[in-house]
Amino acid sequence: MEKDFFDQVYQVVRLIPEGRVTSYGTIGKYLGAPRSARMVGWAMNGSHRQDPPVPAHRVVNSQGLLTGKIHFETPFAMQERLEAEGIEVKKDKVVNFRQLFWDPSIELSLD
DNA sequence: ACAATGACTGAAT
DNA sequence: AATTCAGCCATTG
Repeated sequence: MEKDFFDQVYQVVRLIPEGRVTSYGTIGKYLGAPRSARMVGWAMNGSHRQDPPVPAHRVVNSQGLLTGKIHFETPFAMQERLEAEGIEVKKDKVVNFRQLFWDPSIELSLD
């Protein structure tokens, strides 16, 4: 079972600063799989059992919707964690998503 | 091997 | 801005 791709996804997600969010497609694109956004989400399915904690709650879809909250311990745990980091969540979607958006291909390049 | 599924995305309506 | 449609791709039945 190769999980190289998974590990890369987990690492990128762990690089997301608090109070910031990113999308599955962005991560996939950063890893060279811009058309495999679904695979990224599928990879996140096993993120909860990783020894190093993976802030999956900082990963949302391109619309800023908390589509993956249902896979958390509880459907509302994701929103609570985001709010705990200062991120406003309204009706399952991140407020000011565009401002809070974190793009590794940009943020990591600026040093 | 075929069909269905999904933590998605972008375009069209 | 919200909803729908079609495309994508690895996993699973």
